[in-house]
Amino acid sequence: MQDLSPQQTAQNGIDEAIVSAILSARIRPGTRLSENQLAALFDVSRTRVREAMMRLEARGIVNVSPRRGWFVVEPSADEAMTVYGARRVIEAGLLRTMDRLTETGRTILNAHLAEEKAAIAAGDRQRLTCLMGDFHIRIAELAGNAILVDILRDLTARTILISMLYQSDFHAMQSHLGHCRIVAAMEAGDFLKAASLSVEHLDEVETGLDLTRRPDPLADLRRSLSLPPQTLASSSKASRKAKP
Amino acid sequence: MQDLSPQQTAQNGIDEAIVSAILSARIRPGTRLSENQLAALFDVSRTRVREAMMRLEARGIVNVSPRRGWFVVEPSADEAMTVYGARRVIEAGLLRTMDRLTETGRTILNAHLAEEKAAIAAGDRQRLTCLMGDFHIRIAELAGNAILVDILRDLTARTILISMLYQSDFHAMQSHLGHCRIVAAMEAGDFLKAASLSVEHLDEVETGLDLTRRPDPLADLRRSLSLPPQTLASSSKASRKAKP
DNA sequence: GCGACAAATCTTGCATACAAGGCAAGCAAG
DNA sequence: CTTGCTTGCCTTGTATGCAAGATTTGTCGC
Repeated sequence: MQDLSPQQTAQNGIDEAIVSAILSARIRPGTRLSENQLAALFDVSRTRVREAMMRLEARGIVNVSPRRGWFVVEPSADEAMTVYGARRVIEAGLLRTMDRLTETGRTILNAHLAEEKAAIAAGDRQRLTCLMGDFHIRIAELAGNAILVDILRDLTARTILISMLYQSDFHAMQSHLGHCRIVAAMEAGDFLKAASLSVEHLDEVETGLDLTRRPDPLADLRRSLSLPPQTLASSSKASRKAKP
Repeated sequence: MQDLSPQQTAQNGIDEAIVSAILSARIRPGTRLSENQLAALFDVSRTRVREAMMRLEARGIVNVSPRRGWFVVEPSADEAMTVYGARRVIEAGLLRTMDRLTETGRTILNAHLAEEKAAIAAGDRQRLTCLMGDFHIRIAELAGNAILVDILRDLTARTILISMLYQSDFHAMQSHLGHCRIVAAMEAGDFLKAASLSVEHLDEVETGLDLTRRPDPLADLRRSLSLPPQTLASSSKASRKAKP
């Protein structure tokens, strides 16, 4: 099954290290990924870092500004909507093709929901972000289509970046309840309902975004000339590097 | 719209040249893609060829056998089924989200169907292969989701490679009629029907494959010697050396 | 004739070196 | 104090060189 997955075939772990870091919300969108620094971190030459970047670029995870550097993508509002649209299509389509939930599948999903609940109780936001994305990947894994799993993994990565940009409040409990409802429908064997619940769930999350908020500090600066209600401006300072 | 498309962002045209060649069935699965030869062809150094290969690898178009070379993927029977499964999910899901067909959309689709018909009449098999794949991409373009367009483009490339491996007969007219039915349903505004027709259509094509056929390792040689294609009877003796 | 071994040749893997361009700090002039 | 320029550092872009492995071919021994 994993042979179908081109990403897993990648020799070095640089790709997956970065994707995994995004999936667990450990890297912010727009983060600069210096070839030299990564080369030093992974103890390889720039060549291999560059190759990893090329692969990630093709996956829509990073992009390059010529002679300036590699950056984790900062999806625009339009792109964000496109990502959610793609996820709605794929996830609903996926659920509609499923017709039964195996016993192990039930176990996996319930274990996942339990983990979500535990993370909520613990208030571990980073872990929660990771779990919230993983839920949808779990479902794709149950469907057994490795290609769709890979696609959804990358879309989930982008989704997490989008949340970091546009999600002011993290309605964790709301999402968790959405997941619970989907699992309930699946356990009841009503996959059509699960599909429409999934669409509703994604709609809900998308609606919860503040897509008017501009990610780039340039527009932010322009706006602050006229009106100053930008409180998260400190986040742009966080990306400045401290050199000794 | 094309800004959302990471593939189009790729600087050099090597990637798209190869994908385009696959989409028009000009390269067979398993074709060796020598770094040196490509570098000479495009008049660049191996470095840039290698970068293009890395991107294509991430897209599931080529794979590398260490120290042996780069090859256009030869999807296994399992992978073939996975690809068709993914396409069913995405295309049906896509059609189900559409609710109306614009006038220009109608024009585009009908123009496409006319092109298909013309190619059938002309017996231009290569062009036909290209058009057959393009049809599904056109629909995705109408839906307006650039991410799904890119995904479907790559899946279509793999589909074409699959056809070249496993499709003994090219039921062009059958596929064309399938497309016509889908468009008819769309024009009638019945997108649910279009979705199920799309699933049926893909099922039909998948069923038309001979997935028991093992890829013929001598296919290239056979073709360049203008020998008849492999038959089931000759496949068992395929390992015997050709006698002068 | 036939099989095995060995060397030659081709392939990618990877690192390094250098070139070109962007950015920022510093400096000079108004 | 501001503005414009210049210089220098730091980034990626690209090529090239060498190493390691796989395949093929040629040769030797039987």
